[in-house]
Amino acid sequence: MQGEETASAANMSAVLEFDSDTAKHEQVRTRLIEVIATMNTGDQLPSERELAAQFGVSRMTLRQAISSLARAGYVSRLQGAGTFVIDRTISKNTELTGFTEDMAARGFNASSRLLKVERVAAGAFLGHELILSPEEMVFHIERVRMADGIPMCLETIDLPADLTPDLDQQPLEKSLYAILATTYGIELFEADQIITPTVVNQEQARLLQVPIHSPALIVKRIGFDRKRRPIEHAISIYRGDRYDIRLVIKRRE
Amino acid sequence: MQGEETASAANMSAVLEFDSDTAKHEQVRTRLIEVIATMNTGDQLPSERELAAQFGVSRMTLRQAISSLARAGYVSRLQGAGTFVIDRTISKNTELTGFTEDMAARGFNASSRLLKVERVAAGAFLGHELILSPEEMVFHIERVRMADGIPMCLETIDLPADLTPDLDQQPLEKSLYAILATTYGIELFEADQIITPTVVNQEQARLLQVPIHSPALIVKRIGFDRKRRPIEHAISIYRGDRYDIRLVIKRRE
DNA sequence: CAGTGGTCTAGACCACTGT
DNA sequence: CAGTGGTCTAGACCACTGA
Repeated sequence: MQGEETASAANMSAVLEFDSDTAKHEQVRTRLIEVIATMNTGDQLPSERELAAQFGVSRMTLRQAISSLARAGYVSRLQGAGTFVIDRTISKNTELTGFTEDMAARGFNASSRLLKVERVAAGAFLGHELILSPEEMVFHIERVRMADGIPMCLETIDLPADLTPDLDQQPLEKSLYAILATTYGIELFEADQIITPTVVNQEQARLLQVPIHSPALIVKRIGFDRKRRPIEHAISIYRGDRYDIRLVIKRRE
Repeated sequence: MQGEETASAANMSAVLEFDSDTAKHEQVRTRLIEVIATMNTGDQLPSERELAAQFGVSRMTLRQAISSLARAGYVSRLQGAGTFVIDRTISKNTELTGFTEDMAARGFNASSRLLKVERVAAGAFLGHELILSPEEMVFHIERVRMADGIPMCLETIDLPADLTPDLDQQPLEKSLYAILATTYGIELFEADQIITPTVVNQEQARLLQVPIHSPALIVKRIGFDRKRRPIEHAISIYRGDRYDIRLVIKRRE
């Protein structure tokens, strides 16, 4: 029953040719985002039953798409009333994004300055964090990350070397996540983050081009793949005057 | 088809008497958390089909419960392999919790010292944040929040006065969220948060009992109800040496 | 009251994992 | 290959909102 297509004539804008490679609910989701983009905050979406009919999917499938949009903060559902478009000024930081995507979402152009790449033994601390023996090798990367050419954060990343052979040969001025995905087939699935405040020391002040002892955020992140194997250990220091962390948090989704 | 009960004899521990007030998938979720609590990190759960049979629900309903647990970080699902228990050491900060719950999760006993409560006009800034006219009244609350008696954060909260008459007569040393829920029937559904770093000034240093210019986190929060009407505007300053923010973020759930 | 989202079912096929 | 989670359907009733 899954590969069916409604071969009906084109009605309105909502006709969907389903690509059998991608889940229907995902294609519906993508289409809905386009629709929402043309609407205003507070506008009501057509009812679930109506949308399901328009897209030619069952209501359950349509609901999967809308549920995803509700979690991501695109729309809000209210039983008995309807589904409404939400103000999207707050960035959706519950989803895992790299610096590059993150900056793109804020309208900046991301770039990097590579300070150091080396292949070294993990040592006790990193070995523990990445679940390696201390003798195993890791790639150690230090970068300054910039938005429209302005230094935004200092990044120190360590990755198990056996997962990413020749990583030091890669263009590390670009998005590391993109390199991991395309070159090594490694996809980050989730990450644990710990956010603490600090003040920058002299070296950090110089690299970030801010006064010494300026407030900054330390974001420590351990990234995992789908099987929750540790992929990366990263410590980023964000300048506090030009960067904040925005979250939408919900009461039990 | 909804109110049915399997009146079969008790088999194993998983028999469920369904309370018709609560959604089945929620009751299943609750029961599953109890089961998971007795298991170890990495243990595999029974298959979805098996669990559905045990609980006497359809597989879709069972999946709703497990999906919720996966989002909340209790379990991880891997197609083709199974569903596995996840290490729960990282606190689940994607869910909206008050300071009281937050501290309880970390094993501390929360308390407050009330510094000020007053009923004042909202003014231009708060009027804008809470969508009120500047003349409308708000309750303005300032508290020091403590964990096991140690000052952890300074809290400044403003709420529209018409939603919470006589709020200044309430025991504000206790959980505000609890008062809102029980006394006024107001439930926070979601909140937008912005996190920035800072250093404490002299007054803040005194109240938090830390050295002047110590690093701290400013958390600005606007809380909304289910209809996304603003309920509270809060600015909290957390000391950086004893408090951090932990997040689990995922790639598109 | 009509219309909305919320829940639930039974059964089916697909995609993936590990042996 | 068997077994797992992932997707999908068609139809039903419930709970809630707003006029």
